[in-house]
Amino acid sequence: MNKREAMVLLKNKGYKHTDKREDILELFDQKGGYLSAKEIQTALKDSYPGISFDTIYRNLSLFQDLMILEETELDGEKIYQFHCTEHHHHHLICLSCGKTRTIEVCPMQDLSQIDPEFQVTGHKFEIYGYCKSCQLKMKETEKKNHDSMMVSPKV
Amino acid sequence: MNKREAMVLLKNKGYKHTDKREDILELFDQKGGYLSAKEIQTALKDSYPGISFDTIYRNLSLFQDLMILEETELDGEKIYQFHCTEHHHHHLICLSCGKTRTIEVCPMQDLSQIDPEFQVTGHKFEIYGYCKSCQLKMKETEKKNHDSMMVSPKV
DNA sequence: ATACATGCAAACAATTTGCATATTA
DNA sequence: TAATATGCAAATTGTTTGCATGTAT
Repeated sequence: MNKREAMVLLKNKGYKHTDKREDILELFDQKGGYLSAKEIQTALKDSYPGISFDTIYRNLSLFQDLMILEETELDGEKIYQFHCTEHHHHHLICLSCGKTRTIEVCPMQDLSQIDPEFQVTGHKFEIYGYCKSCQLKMKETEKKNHDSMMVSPKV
Repeated sequence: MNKREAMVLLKNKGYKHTDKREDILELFDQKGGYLSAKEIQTALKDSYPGISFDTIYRNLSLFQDLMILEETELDGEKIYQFHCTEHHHHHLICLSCGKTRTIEVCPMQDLSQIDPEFQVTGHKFEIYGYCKSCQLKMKETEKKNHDSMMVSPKV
């Protein structure tokens, strides 16, 4: 799923076109990973200084109902990304920037007989860590802090 | 980890013995699975009618810091069970009763080279569904509803 | 014109915190 | 008695909802 497809879907289902809706979807297009309501509000507050969380939450919830977005939870916060209709898969999730990378391995394939009595209805497999670019950024920051300490040591 | 070990640990660390603390741990001993703050409050409200959520949350949080309990999240609710020090593993989680069953398979073993650039810091693998006994209970309930409908049909 | 979208304010639920009091070692 | 535990009440955070208004079709 992506912004363009989502816009078409919304139109077909009779939902109205609004700039905010489009811009929220645009964010997901640009991001290619998970976003929280808060991140969306932050990202949009230049274009829409008064944008309210209700609108964001309502749209996220609508998008989820329409299978435009899929939801997961991180640290008690709901986060969303474009729903992937094509096939079942899992994700690497960067804890710093929220970007995700799809992995095609699903552990469930190997587990058919783990416990025949247990009726499986769902599963979650997520890998957390830091993507290459965030690792580099963190190294940069570390270095900067170190350098500035050298120049003007803290009291 | 179990109640007895936990009590010793608390004592050694200088925390005081209280009946509530002991009873909370006792609950986990009996349950052998996940409990939420709400479930704990419900279970203890006979013995301690006025027990406050603060106490429960504070103790859960303490127990987690001391590695007595481990935490995960289900439907936006934090749930806890005894921490397993022995070895790394994952769980089947019954969505009805919260009981868990350990499974020894860890998908990470097979994933060492998924993305060498991604710095892995953690992962979550959980399987959700219904345990045998909850399946039976649900069937019972269904049957009961059906039977009672036969006797006195709803308007 | 009509249905849908939004903002506002208020409600909600889960969780956390400051402070005074009570309890354990 | 000295340190820790608890209850109370209030704050915080993330999220949801009712209602009046605004806007896209």
